[in-house]
Amino acid sequence: MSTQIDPAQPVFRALADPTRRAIVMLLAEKDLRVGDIATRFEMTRPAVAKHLAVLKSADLIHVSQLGRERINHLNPAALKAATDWLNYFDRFWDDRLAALKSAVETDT
Amino acid sequence: MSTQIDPAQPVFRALADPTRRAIVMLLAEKDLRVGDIATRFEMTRPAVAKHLAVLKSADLIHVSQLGRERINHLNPAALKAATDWLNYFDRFWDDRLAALKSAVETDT
DNA sequence: TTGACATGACACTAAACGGTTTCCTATAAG
DNA sequence: CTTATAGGAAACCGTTTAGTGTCATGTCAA
Repeated sequence: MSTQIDPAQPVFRALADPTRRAIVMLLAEKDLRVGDIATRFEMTRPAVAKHLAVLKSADLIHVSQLGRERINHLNPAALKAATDWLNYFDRFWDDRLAALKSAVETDT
Repeated sequence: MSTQIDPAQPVFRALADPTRRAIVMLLAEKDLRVGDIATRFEMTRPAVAKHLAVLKSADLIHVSQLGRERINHLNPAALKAATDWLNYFDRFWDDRLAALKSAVETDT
């Protein structure tokens, strides 16, 4: 209970914020610097930098330094932890519908 | 900017908390009352009730009242909003199509 | 060298979050 | 009727979060 070793936790935590999901979308199309991202949002650069830090801690983005510039690029593989967790419920999709159906039938 | 119309937002927000994901797991196997869930966590019942409220607001669980009992059952279909969002990145997964694309664009 | 630019690093604030305690209502059971 | 059970609701609290402004630093260009 106390020690939580869920690989999906940092990813879900990072994706919980709409701004961070938008950043992920942006980086999917093009590698960007912090300043580039900041201009696309009504938000200061430090605010964006904090969001990037959260995404980095979830390994969702990697950074490569080029002189004074730091290029952020998406690491889509890190999304797998979240998709794996969600895929677990695929089997309940049909199963639960079947259970509901039989419950309704036995109820009558 | 002000109006947020992302169907995945409430779902991702609900799944960001490890306790709530654990509750979703529990409800996938069995319908449970608030008290039943509370006994499985080191947490008071009102705390669990709050988590359930968040899950409800994301339409992840439905409630049916039976006398004084309120049965919570999972609505796996609501997870689709999150999976849909994540599936968008499938095309970025193994190879860097984005890099190729941007290379082609800058070439022109 | 001087200046502009890109960014990191703080310190700070308001609001949200996760949790508790307490109390109230409604239903089931003895 | 009385009591135990199930749960809703509100008030409260410490911590985290998302944002701001400010400043220091390193690098590119003139």
